[in-house]
Amino acid sequence: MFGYNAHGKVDIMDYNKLADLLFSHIDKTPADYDSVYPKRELGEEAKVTRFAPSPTGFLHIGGLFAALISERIAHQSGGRFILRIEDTDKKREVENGVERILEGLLGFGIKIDEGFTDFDVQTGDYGPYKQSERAEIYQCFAKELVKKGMAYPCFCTEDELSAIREVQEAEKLLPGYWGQFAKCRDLSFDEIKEKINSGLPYVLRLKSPGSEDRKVSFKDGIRGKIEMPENIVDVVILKSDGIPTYHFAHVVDDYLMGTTNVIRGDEWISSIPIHLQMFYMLGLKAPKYAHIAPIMKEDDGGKRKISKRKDPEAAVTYYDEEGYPADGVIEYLLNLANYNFEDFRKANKNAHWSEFKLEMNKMSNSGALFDLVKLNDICKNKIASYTSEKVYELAIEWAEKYDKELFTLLTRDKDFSVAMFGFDRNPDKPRKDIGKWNEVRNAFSFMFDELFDGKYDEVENVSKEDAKKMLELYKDMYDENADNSAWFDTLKDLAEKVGFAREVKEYKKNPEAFPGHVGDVSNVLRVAVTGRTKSPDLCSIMKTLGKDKVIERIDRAINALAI
RNA sequence: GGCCCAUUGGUCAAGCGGUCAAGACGGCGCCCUCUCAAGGCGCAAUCACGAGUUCGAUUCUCGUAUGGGUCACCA
Repeated sequence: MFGYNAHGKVDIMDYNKLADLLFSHIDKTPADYDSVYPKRELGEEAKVTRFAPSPTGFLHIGGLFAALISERIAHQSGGRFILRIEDTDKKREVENGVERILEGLLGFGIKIDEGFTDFDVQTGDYGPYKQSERAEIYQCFAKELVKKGMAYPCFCTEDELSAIREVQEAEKLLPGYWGQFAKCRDLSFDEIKEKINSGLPYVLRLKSPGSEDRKVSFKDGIRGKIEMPENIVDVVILKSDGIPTYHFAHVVDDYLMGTTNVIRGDEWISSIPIHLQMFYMLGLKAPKYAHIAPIMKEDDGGKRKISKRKDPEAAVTYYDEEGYPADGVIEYLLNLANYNFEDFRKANKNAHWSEFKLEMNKMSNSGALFDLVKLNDICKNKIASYTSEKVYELAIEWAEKYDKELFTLLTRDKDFSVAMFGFDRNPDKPRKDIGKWNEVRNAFSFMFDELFDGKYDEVENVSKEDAKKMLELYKDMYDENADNSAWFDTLKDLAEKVGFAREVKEYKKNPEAFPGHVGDVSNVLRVAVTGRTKSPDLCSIMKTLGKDKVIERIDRAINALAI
């Protein structure tokens, strides 16, 4: 019985025998899996996408970006979004790796339909969704390749491999295991059997039918048509531990799981010829690809990919710790993905981001610098769009995790805190001073005696004596029930009493006639109550604080001024 | 180095042969205003370079430069 090698020539090697030698424990064929994992019944437009990270640490902002794009593409088309775990490299694997990825994704509101949908939960009919649990599936496909003479065991050692590399470097040849360098390609059955029997470790390599002077071309969903030389390297498909490399796992999994669109980082673009070749050799249809540009970071005036090691903001946990609202981060990312997201946001002030129609061909194909300033702006607007109650809920949720003291203060009196978050929160032009929850403490420190340090900003144009006089007078005029305009009228009266202008305009017309104006007077009161010259609407602050507290603060300020 | 990809203001970017080259963030200024934050109005700031093609190039072609990615039993 003879087999055929990749070149179609009759070979003395019996590939079936080799396949059985290598994979005696595998009795299934790829066809068997076709019935285990039948074709999905989804609409024609429905896209099946996946996010396939390896559990090597925290979720990267670039990973979140890729996951978001994939999730959008799936869900906007009525398709499915899968989370698959690529844990084929046990050396790099990290404890709780899967949990950390899930935490990140779920925390940002990414909805997963299939695969790891929640902690310790795998859902879906195409599992397992963890590659380490799929070993025999890959081996089955690998066996098939061996049967067809398209894959072979390679016993080369690391030293031999690096020797090859040295020669190739010296002669400026394409590096890799190919052509005349692929020593193990032509091993006879007996040689292989002998090596295996003597316990030599080996990997399984693809017998690449590629030719250097042929091109493959494919259409990338983001970049358009790309043409590259065919792969000629006999890449490793199964490592010596029987676990597949990324390339092979990708091909097998995405075929079996019915992935229609592979969306991943553009670092994969150069592996496309390998992947396409594998699909071809296995007789499978390749999915559509889209490669997204990495998120970059400014570095010494240059750009570089944002890095897990160097940049704290690379980790998705950073945004949680800082207290950026999750929706703000997602909207920033969406903004980076499609320039017209901001038009959508302008036109639909309160719509959820999932209502935005993301378009693949609007994605930029060069990496964008991550802009924390812009993120902050988006988050400010996001928070400004929330009701006081929602701000309260989100703020305490954050504080509970990262600022226990603030948490107890905020939850001590919910109505008080909600009222506080309501300062200037009128729907037409809400206050926009908080971009992330860790700014709450400072923004509202004057609302809590525990945070109020009793330091006073200086008020320009007003002497200590005048200030003291104003405060003393004000104590008698203060009506805690006055509405905003009555409250302000009182201040005008006070201004008049101490010889200050009732109106700012009046003062501006004739600055010599007055030592200052109502604005200065109100600032004296503001500093007495809050310690600062800058604050949200003072009237609201005073009302929320309550008369006793306000009087207490005024007395305290008078004492401070007396010193 | 080979192979891919990219290059419009400080940043994100629109643009698809003829535009005073959008918009957003940031910056600056003015207005509004009890202080801020907002809001309104305005200003400054961009087509990497060199050849072509064309009546006309930011747009098309080719080079150059610069930047990025990739060349593992890592993904």
